[in-house]
Amino acid sequence: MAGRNVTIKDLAAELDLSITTISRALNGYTDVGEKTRAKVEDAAKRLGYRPNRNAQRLVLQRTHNVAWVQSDNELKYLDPHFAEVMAGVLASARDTNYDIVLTSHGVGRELATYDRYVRDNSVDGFIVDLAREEDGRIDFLLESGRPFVVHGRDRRASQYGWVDMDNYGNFYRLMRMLIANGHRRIAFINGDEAFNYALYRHHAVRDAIADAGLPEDSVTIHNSAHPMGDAGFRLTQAALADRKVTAIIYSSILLLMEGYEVLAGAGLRDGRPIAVATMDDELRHIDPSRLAPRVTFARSSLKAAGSALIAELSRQCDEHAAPSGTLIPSTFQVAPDIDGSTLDEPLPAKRRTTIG
Amino acid sequence: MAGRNVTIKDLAAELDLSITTISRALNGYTDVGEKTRAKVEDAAKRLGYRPNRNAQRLVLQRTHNVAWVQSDNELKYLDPHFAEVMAGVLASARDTNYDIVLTSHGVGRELATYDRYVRDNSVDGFIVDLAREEDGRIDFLLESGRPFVVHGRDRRASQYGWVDMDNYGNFYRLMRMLIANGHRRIAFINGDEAFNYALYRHHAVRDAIADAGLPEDSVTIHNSAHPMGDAGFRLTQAALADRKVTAIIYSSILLLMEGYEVLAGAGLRDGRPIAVATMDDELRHIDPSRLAPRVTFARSSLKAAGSALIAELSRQCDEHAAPSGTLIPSTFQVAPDIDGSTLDEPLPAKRRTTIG
DNA sequence: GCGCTTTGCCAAAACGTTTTAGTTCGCTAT
DNA sequence: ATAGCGAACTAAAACGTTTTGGCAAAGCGC
Repeated sequence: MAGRNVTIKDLAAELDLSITTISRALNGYTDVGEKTRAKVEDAAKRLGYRPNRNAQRLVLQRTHNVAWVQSDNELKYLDPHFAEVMAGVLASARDTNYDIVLTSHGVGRELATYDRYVRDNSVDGFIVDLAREEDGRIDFLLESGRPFVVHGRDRRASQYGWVDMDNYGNFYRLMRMLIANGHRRIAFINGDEAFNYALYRHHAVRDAIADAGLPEDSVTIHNSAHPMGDAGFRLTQAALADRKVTAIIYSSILLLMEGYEVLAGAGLRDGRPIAVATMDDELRHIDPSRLAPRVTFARSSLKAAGSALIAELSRQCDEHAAPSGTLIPSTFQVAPDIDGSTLDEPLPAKRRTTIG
Repeated sequence: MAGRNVTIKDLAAELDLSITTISRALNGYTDVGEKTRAKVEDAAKRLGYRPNRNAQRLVLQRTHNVAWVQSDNELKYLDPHFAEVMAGVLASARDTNYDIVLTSHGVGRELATYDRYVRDNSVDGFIVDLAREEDGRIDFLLESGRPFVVHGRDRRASQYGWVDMDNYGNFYRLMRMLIANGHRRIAFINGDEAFNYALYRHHAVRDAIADAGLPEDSVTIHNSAHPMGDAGFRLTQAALADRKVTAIIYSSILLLMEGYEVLAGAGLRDGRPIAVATMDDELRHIDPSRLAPRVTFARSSLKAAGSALIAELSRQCDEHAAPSGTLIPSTFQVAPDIDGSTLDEPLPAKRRTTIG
């Protein structure tokens, strides 16, 4: 049953050849005769030979494993965004012949978990999800010299491989659009600003207000540490409690959907419905079609980001390429009653180099 | 930077001992002197020694890796249920020192993917999620003799390790309760019956009707192949189109929530609100509190199921225990206007041994 | 002082590959 | 003939562990 797998030695014995020849035949070396190679390949197929991966890993010093260390202890972020990114990662990993090693770390043992993987040679590289400012994981991995790629960015983005969407640019554009449409009091329902994606969105919103010459309090910020549960419901209520608010900009379609009932019952402000904008991917099990006509979407594919993460890692590991960054493009879909023409204008020069 | 990791040889050189002694000291053998062991442990810590896992795996023929092969090509099931189970798996894997190797298989390559892992020695065992009837994965793994554990069951459950909730019993009980409360026309909104959890729920519903002596058409079945998107919305509409329906029983809280709007606007039937029952876990990012008073819940922890999956696998791999099944308990929470007393009655004897 | 046991250590083999540094054989050019 | 060369193959080392089967020295009973 469980029976020992067939090894290169079995093939050698079967064909009365040396294991060297078997290995070289299977690995495409040119110093193997045509007939011999054919025989070897035939026997390998016939006996169901698969090289023992642990032996290969040992001698090649390459595992074709990538570590994904879940960065939260309570597993709060096993959320639809995670699933979507992982879908992209898995699809791409399959194509490039990598396996994903998934772990969560115990409380207070985040870096210890990375350290273990670095030290025990069980992976070739790392995927770091949800970049934070002052991110100890990035410090550690830069120090370790191991290949890694970050989903998101921080200040030192030039030093490592990353994949990100244009959080800053998208939110700057959405804000400019709302302002151009006459909104002077805007609520921003953001995610947890411990993560850079949310932090940079905040910066963009703040800058857009400043650049338009509007007072700082033209925007009210509402943060949700946990983008799940009833946060969207509560924060939408809180936002609309300010009677002057005429537009809401959400950091996630989940928050928006949670707040949808409140929004639907809110009536007109300044004689028109509340303007709603949000940034997100098309999440696989979320159907925003009922909201669609009212909502302005900025979208960026998280699945594409997942694929790009593996692509970057494979570039670093297989081709020894220098780390590089990849910006996943976004598309805008403007609600019919909104003038979206400002979205096509370039960002002000001073903003263009801002990351995030 | 990337620098070679410290090996057992480095320790041996440092302490002027043989690698045998280092290995035995670190692995708790009794034939090494107290002082020597202390010195070895100190040096190991000081130099940051971690045994090379690939070398260990090669010689021990044990990887401490478990494969999770995503069983859908379109990644439809990277859904909240998956996340919840995975959370349990990861937490438990961490404690028992296993790593999860996560893959998705290309179209038509499901068994080939399992086969690869069996042949190339990269995992000790497998987790099979979402058992199906005539499940080729189970056939293959039984044949291979490798340890594995199934989330869910099929007919041959006695032959392998599994973890499951009492799908059959729970739905039988929910149906009996609805019937006892006078409902004579019940809509059942089920998941994809290609999966046994849904199939067995269907059997339970059918049997409960038959055992109560009611006509077959007392229940109408609505299936959703994809438990995400607008299925819950559409199927709830379809169910309520039958004006005689006075109760709906959902197979997932996601379906229920998607249909909630329809349900809320449906008004009374037979002078009372439509009775709603559902079976699910408490999903991390789903907040059913708004629905709670109206809905009768049966709940079973998917996270506990995830933990149990690893526990079973570890029992098989580490303790060479025979495969065994684990039933995750369920709890019922009955809506206030419903008489739930029948839930405590035992199932009819002839039903008690039915699986699922 | 002699045998016997215990204590503490180690050389070498093994796990299954890849790779280095050959060797052997036949052919060609001289 | 023979040096040189290419084609086809291989023995042995290496990767970093664990484990088997020792061996030497110390301790002990007599």
